[in-house]
Amino acid sequence: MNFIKFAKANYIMKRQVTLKQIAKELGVSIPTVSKALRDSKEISEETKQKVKAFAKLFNYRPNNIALSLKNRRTKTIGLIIPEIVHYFFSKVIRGVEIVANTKGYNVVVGLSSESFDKEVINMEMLANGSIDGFILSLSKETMLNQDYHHFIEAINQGMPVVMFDRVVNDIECDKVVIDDLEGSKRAVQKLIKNGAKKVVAITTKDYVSVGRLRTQGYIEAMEEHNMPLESNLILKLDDTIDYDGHLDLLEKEIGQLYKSNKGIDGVFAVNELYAVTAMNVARKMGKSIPDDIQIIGFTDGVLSRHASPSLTTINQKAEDMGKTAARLLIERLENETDEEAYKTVVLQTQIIERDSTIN
Amino acid sequence: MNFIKFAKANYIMKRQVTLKQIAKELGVSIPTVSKALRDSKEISEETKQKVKAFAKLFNYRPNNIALSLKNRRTKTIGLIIPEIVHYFFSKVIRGVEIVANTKGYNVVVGLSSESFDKEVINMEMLANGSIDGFILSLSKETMLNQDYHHFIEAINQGMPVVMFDRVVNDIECDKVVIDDLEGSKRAVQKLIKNGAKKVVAITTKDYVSVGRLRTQGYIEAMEEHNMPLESNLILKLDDTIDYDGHLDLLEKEIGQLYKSNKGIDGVFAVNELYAVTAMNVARKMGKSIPDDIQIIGFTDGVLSRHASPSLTTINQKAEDMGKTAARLLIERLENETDEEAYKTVVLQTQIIERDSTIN
DNA sequence: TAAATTTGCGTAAACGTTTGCGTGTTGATA
DNA sequence: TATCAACACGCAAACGTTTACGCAAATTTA
Repeated sequence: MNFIKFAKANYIMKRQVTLKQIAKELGVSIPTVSKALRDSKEISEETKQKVKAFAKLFNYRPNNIALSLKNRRTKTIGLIIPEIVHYFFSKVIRGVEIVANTKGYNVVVGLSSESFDKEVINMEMLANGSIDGFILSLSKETMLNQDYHHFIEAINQGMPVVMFDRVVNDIECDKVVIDDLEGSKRAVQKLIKNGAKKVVAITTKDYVSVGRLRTQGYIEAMEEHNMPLESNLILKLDDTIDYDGHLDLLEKEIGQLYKSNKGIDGVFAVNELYAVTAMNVARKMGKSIPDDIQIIGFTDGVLSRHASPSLTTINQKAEDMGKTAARLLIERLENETDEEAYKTVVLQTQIIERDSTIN
Repeated sequence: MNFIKFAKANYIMKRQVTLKQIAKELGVSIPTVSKALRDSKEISEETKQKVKAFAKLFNYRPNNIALSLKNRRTKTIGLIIPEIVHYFFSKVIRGVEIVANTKGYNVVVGLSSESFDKEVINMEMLANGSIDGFILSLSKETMLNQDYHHFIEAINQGMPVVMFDRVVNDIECDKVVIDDLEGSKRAVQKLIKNGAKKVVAITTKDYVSVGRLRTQGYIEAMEEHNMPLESNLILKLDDTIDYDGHLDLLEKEIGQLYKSNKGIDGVFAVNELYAVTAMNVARKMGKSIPDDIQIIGFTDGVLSRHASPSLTTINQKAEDMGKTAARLLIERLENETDEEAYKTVVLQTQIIERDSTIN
């Protein structure tokens, strides 16, 4: 068995061993090795043993790229998200990863950084055979632009796409969203039932679909309870601004809101950052939470949990979203059948009661 | 140009167009098409024009998988991290992504979820030709087990590995870390200079390398200032427990610490969660921050920034780490030359002063 | 013992590229 | 008009697999 020593020295320090190398060392053909390893009955027991032993010794693993080329599928999912340093999106990634991995898929992550161009570039980088399908959430710029050609192209090329959270209705593909309208409606209803007389909404400008829906939920709840619907009770922030990096700006905006509307005793915020900042500003103004002002925010993240007092929030079901999106995509990838019949899964939210409301 | 119509209807709705298809439609050979697109001077201007026009019309993109197979490199980086819903790690990912993308690389993310087995499985899923190199941070379980065979195997197979943050010194590869010892030392020194007389450390058990170093920094600072070094001033928490999901446990531990050590006026915590919880517990006990107790935590994340009062922290340089790791890896991938000469880059920390200390 | 079957392996083709080399046609040169 | 270079293209091989098929040799059957 001299060749083993030789080969060992030669190969273990370098590169994966291939079928070709095994075949050569064992004096058989490449297909014989392949079949032996896959336990084909075309191959004699003796040869199988020999091949398997050798393969094990040299830790043979089939080259994934070659398999991808042959099978015309990579078992890889492309995940395009607007931002990664973000509780919601990182939880989505985790959900996708978990489901993908259990089904033997890998996940390659592309960051659009809320930019249209980067979204396009990232998708182009991946759509050339590197992945089997996309899971994505639109960047803010794309929502503004309303230019969806890159999605349409991908879909036309037979690449399945699943959109989550920030979706575009006109495009035919699977989608996963939460019931933003119902969720925020229930949140505002809760504030009102808890006795709030003057409830404000801190939200984003309307081009963000989820922002619009959440604002709508606020409005409907207010109307149902015959609460006055004044436009200055709704603070629409421009969320192309990175408030996380310029907290003072956000604080100023919210401070203004409080000052120009005396007697606010309920705050509904469409995200964590707005909610926790609303709380901090209120406290700096000497208000007590939840006695003077009750606050509910969207998205149950670290901020809400670790604020003091902790924030009552609406659970955005991030991990569920990731899992559901991954399941939808993989199902479509593996079932050649039933073309069309795109699904939109709507996840129901729930309110997580903490200390920023009276319970 | 009838074929165009035909082909259009046939192809644009399905799959990427290939060299083969272009060749067939244009009545030339595959190599001719390939060379024409790459502007080879072997090909006549006329043919080039024709081919290029056709390729553009059908939006030809070279199949990445085929290229990977041919070139024996995938231009993909495997990134293995212990946890993704985590400020530090998601910032590292962002750093890696940014550098990778500008250099034409993709990033596939594997989650070990702090588990040894998942770390191994994830690496095996990727090491079969899917990626060109690894960037990784050890899972807690791996640090406990001290079983590093999967790293060694990868390296022996000629796969470059870059470790960051949680590294293992014995393994020969590039590394990126921060100066944990110096960073925590300076933090504790700051507390002392600010007048703290009784400083405690809230840290992890010693098997986490960074935890050990940060504890050491505390000890050295205390010794240098001739402060009493009592073992009950150091709270070593078992961080295999998910305190983030069981905040009450953490609060209880820290509450105990305060109660059994009257007069604590300085807290050094090795992570954000410990720091912000230490602050919340103190406030619940009626202490005022920073007047009664000053607090400094490691890792500058969302929690620190949005806590009230905001937390003074040590910047862990997450994004820099990711960028540096990516640069080291890509450099090694692209420079066949100078084998060996593994580098360890040590990033310097800085203290970010906020409102949990007297400034 | 000849024919028919089974066994065990190899050949060829395919996935989509790129690249070195060979070759027929053109035009220029002697 | 014969010779040669330049031109423009095709062929073959390679990356690492898998699979249908072909074909000898060994074994069974008549």
